[in-house]
Amino acid sequence: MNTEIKIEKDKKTSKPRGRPVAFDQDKALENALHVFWSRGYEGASMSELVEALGINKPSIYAAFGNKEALFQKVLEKYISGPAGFISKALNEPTAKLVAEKFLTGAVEFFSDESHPSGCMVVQGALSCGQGADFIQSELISRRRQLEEHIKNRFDLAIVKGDLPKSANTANLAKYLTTLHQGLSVQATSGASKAELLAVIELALHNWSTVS
Amino acid sequence: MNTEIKIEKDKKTSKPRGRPVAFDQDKALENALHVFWSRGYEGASMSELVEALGINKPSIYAAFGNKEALFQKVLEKYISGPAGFISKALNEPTAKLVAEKFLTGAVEFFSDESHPSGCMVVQGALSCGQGADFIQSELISRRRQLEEHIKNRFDLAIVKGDLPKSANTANLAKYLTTLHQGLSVQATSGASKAELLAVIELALHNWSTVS
DNA sequence: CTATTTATGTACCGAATGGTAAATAAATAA
DNA sequence: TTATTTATTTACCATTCGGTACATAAATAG
Repeated sequence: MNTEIKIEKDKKTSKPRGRPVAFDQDKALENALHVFWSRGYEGASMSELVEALGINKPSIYAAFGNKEALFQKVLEKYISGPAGFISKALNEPTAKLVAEKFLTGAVEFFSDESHPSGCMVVQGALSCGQGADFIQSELISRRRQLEEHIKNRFDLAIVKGDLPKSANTANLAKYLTTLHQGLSVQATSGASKAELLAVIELALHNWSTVS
Repeated sequence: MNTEIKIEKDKKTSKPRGRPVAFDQDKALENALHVFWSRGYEGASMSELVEALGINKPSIYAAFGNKEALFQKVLEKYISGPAGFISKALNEPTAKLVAEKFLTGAVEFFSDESHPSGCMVVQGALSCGQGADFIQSELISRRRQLEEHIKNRFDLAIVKGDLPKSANTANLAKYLTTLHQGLSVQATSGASKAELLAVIELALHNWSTVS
């Protein structure tokens, strides 16, 4: 009833009431990220997550809700964290530099051995059982969002004059995300960084031809 | 003990001994293909398969072994059947035509609504739980095989003279399969045929630039 | 101190998973 | 006919799945 009032009250003043949480939530999310990233949503079992987080199951549920909610939180952490190179790429001054940075950044990222290979948004639930439909849609939507962001950036490039007015920005964006997704598959299939770099060199070679 | 001798005996002569199989094995595999293709290896449950095949579970196990063996048989059927357009593409007379046919064939195939979208070899087990490691490796190996086939075809093109000796055939092959895999992801994410065609038009536009 | 609140650990839940034992049905062989 | 062989059906198995009830531990409030 009056929980809202209580929450208002202890902004920073009073210490929380009951037994304190005994683990670092952010660290826990990072560990969960590693599991979901390498195994996908369905491939990651709760028991595996329990082991990786070092927390008992009821504490996970108390802190994050359920498996689906945990995945969503991990997903946001992934996008704003490890996958943050994408935003940086979009801030490059010209369309050509955006494309270059986006693809080279992806290659660097996908083949970085300090974390699971490939893109979590691609591998998370490409195909899945009935129970994961919602997560699948969510990931599809995230991929679309990225495509939209790139298209918007290219629309801006037309305004700024570093992309011809005749350029089809939607097609260019889809071209880049298609490569991005293909690179992710290649990376998780064992392709080396050098191989992936060669691929995007071919793909970028014709940027002037194409736009 | 002497089963081998028996098998030798009834090549075509005597009718099989016991109760006859009551279902069309090939039709069953085709139904199983549909399930695995749309749900992936782990996403497809045995109960779903039982329903789709219209056969009771023990009969499936008697006929095909287990879930893994069934998937393998389905996979071979997929590669030699629906995915047969790839072999045809490789038989085109020039490297450029091979590339064109390979990509346009993939787009046609991935967006054909008479069967599940995308490529089963890509979506089958991109990420998975511990139990599907073997299938995952199998699919990775199949993707590599395709890449190898394309490379070999391009090596031949160098000999035949329709590809310059300076061309890096391995890189070209990886470029094409990366696009192929990206197109598969896009198709299962709802991209239209027209959109995919626009993507490969961009990708092919620079073939002369690149090879 | 006691009362209250919140988090933890143990032990468990029903449902779904892949897989099978055992009885029965349908064919051929003799 | 009877014996043998193979396939089908029903009913079940152990394990794992995601998720939780419940008792207890650790903090603050009074």
